[in-house]
Amino acid sequence: MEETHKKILLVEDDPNFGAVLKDYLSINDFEVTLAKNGMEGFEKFKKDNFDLCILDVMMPYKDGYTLAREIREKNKEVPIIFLTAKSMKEDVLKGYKVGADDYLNKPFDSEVLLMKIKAIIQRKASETKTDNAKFEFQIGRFHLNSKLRFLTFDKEEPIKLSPKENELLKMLALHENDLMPRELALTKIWRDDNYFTSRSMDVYIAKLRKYLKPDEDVEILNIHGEGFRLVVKNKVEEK
Amino acid sequence: MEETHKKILLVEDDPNFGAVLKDYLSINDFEVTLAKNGMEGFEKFKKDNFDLCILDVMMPYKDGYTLAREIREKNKEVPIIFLTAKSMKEDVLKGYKVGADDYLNKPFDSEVLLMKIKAIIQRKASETKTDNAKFEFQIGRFHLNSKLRFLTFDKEEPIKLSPKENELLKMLALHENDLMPRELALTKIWRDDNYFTSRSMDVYIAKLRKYLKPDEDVEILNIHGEGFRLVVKNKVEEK
DNA sequence: TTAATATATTAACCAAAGATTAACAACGAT
DNA sequence: ATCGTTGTTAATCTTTGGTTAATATATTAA
Repeated sequence: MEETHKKILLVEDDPNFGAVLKDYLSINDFEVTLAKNGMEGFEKFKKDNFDLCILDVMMPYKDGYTLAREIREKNKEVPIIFLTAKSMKEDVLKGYKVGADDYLNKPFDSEVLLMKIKAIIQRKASETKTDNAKFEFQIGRFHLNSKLRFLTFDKEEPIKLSPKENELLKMLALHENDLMPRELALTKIWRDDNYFTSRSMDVYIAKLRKYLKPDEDVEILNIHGEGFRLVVKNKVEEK
Repeated sequence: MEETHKKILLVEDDPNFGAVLKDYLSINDFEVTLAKNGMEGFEKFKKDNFDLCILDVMMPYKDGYTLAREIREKNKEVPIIFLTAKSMKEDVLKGYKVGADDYLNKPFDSEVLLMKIKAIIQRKASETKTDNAKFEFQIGRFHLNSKLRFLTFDKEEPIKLSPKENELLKMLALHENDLMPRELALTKIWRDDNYFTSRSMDVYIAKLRKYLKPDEDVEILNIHGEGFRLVVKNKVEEK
């Protein structure tokens, strides 16, 4: 099989170190885009489709965590590795909360980084299946555009959905008339499954129910202890 | 929500450190099995079904890598985290080669370990969502969807079943026209076989009988001292 | 036939899960 | 500095699910 090179976004403010690392990765068959700071990193991220992001934590203007959060808003899947000079616990924990896939303290061995990269990309590769290609859904008389986060009822003015509302509704729509396990939404959208995220999710279910009220035939049902089910009754054949 | 605790196999030869770590993980809602060496670790691994393995690298007789390789032979999926006192490059690389999911140098911060564990288990959880066990059964004129916990009679409105009702009926259906031993349901569904769970099960049998009343040809019979039998009479061939 | 054991059925009770609204905190955009 | 958006936590209430108790009926062995 023709192996198309994996694309890496490298955000590192130290020009020397950045260049060296970029070269090293390039030699090892990765296609590397280098950004000098968080701002530039985010711009480049939006313009392309990366398989992995490597972010320096300590950067002027916008640090790695902030950048990571922005990236996560756009893309829930892409693996993120943090580079940091200091190894303070708070920083590491913060990184994992933001959804880091790994963490590396500078100075580090480049071969180790390479191994981690390979391990992570391979992991993601095996996960990727039911993925984010689809972003438009017909839900009874509603139409959801999950890219624009618009929910439109018939021909009325679209309602703007918040990121979480949007993801949750999308996840429900992907399982239309079938069980959408609680755990799935929690781990995928909230990235953690505990009492509080679970309560939070309930709040969002309530919000969505309110939005969906205008169509009698659309309902979000609960399956006690399991999850939710988006049902659409009286469904007419779509041409 | 039915939060079933994740099982962790911890293999660590230092008894003090092992006990402390085990306690720490237990407090954080993991079910931990501690093994004192590679040999014991592998035995325990084979006997149970773990969600994660944490292996010390430096152990007498059988080191962590060797154990990891054996574990990988049995199970390609289970995440493995290595603990090591030394952080020599070769070791780290060796770990990743064996298929480690992460690597941690001793001494390490336990909160960091906890974060890593959660991140890794969550990752795996989202991978394993392709659950295609059988969940639909035809029982006379009834149809059971045990995923949605719906029992439908002919074309009427589905009845919602509680988790226990659902599991019990499913178990009966799996043994249709055959003996479903009391003990089986008790150990599988109630996870305990004693006087009270047995009474509880009787209650559920009564509930199911009530649900199944509409179809004359469907009955749950008792086999004294043995168990129950879901019989379907006058069965017509399904095309 | 009777005593002992097993099963049936209904109701009472309690705990866990979910629904809903409101208060609050974080943060970006004026 | 203020405002609007977003998301989390809290408080309260409702629903659901499961066990236990109480009582009645069956079955079996002696």
